[in-house]
Amino acid sequence: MADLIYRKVLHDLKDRIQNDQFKNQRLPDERSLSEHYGVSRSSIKRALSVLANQGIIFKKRGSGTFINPLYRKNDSIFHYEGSNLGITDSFKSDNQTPSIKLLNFSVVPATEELQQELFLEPGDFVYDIKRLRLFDDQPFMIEQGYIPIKIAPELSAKIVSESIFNYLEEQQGKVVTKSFMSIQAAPSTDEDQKLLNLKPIEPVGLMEGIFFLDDGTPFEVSNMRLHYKYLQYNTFVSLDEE
Amino acid sequence: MADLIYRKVLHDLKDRIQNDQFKNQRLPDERSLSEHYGVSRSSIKRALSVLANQGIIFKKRGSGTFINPLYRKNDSIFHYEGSNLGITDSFKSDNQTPSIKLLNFSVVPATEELQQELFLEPGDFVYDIKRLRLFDDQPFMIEQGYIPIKIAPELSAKIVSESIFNYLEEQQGKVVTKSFMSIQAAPSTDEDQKLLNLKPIEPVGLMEGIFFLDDGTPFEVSNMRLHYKYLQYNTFVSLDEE
DNA sequence: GAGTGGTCTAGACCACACA
DNA sequence: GTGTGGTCTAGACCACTCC
Repeated sequence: MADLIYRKVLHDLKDRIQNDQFKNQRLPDERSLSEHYGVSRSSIKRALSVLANQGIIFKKRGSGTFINPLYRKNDSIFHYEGSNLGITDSFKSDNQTPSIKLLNFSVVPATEELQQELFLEPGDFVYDIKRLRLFDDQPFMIEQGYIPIKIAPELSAKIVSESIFNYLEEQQGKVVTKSFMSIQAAPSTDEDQKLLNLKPIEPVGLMEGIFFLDDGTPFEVSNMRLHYKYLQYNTFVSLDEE
Repeated sequence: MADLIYRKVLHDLKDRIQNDQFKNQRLPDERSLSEHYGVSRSSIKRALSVLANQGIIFKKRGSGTFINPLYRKNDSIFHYEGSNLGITDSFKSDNQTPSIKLLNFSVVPATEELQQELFLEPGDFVYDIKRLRLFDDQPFMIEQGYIPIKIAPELSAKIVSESIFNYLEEQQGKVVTKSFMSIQAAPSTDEDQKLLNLKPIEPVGLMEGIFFLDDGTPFEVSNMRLHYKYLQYNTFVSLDEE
């Protein structure tokens, strides 16, 4: 996986951008990069297009490829990138330690809505998992999720107290690579205020989503309520390929 | 633009998917499609990858290409799609009429921050445009934007009281095709409460972004404060090419 | 083994920016 | 005109799934 050519180029370029190794916020032209890395121009283009989709660079036909001046400017403590999926990996890792407090772990019949969202049959069961996520003892997110037992029949309280995605990937070879997400804001409820240490006037950010495995199987329906200071969703939108 | 090969294939495939012309939620294999359309397999792959990025199809190596059964309309009243850019076009049009109340329209020197974000020189000026957006007399968004005068020297109070993007596209042939957006939630300020008819405990959604023209030129820096009920940002995230 | 998507190459030609 | 990114082709070989 990591030995793909375009990925190696991608990572190297990303490093060099982050280390500020390009003058004038500008990258070398594609043909030079092709020669420099000893790969075809197509592979360079592929790496560059990933960076462009992530909003890290943008390309001007006829002029060159430039670093987005907004990149790295958004340095809030936490953020959820449009190009990240798992929560555990979404933190600015810095010096703080993420942890999880398990609030509920049970098995319930799938509602009709869940049946539709997770491709289940009537009578199928799901795990009902409610977790509080903290960062150095500061709670920032209440996360309620539903996962079909037939997809992950061996889940345990211990596992869900850690990273479910990491468990799946490392132990089961199942990789979560896609999600539909919906983001909203809302006043905090009493429970939000209690669990997240919020004042009544302080709101929460809502992120609802369905996560999919590699092969397109819907894997989890999740409802997340975030302390408002800890929601920053960055996304780069392009209509180029509509 | 519309005569690009991969776009023609893309639109044709999208139509055929929406008209349910593929059996078993499955598309023909890439080599057959290549032959069918009389184009190279690379062009087919490009069209398919756009559809995959939009969450419409997913590909299973070794098996084939399948239609995402979850592909369907999201039917909340307002929403801002990860694949929409302009505000005016982001409403479910229904029976309600969007309107704009101009709160401020002036020209000011670009701050250092704006100079960097909009690629300006010291001494350059920007329009400072503050607008209140309504939907059938119900205000839902305060929008504050900065646009370099040298990009749109002919802006007028009349124009900015309507859709700036539409004006640019129809009158100037400049198309906004990219944006870098950051979404957050925050308690409402006194001004928010007054302009958006919010109670003190009701929050706002923040959307900050830079909009880019077709050619990569940064065109507008915008700060939007939305009535919390009117922010729903939907997005499809894929890690395939991280 | 046959079929399918994934990666990569080498090169042609086009469209646009800038001097 | 030169340089840059954009599109497209034809074909090779790899990796995975399913029979």
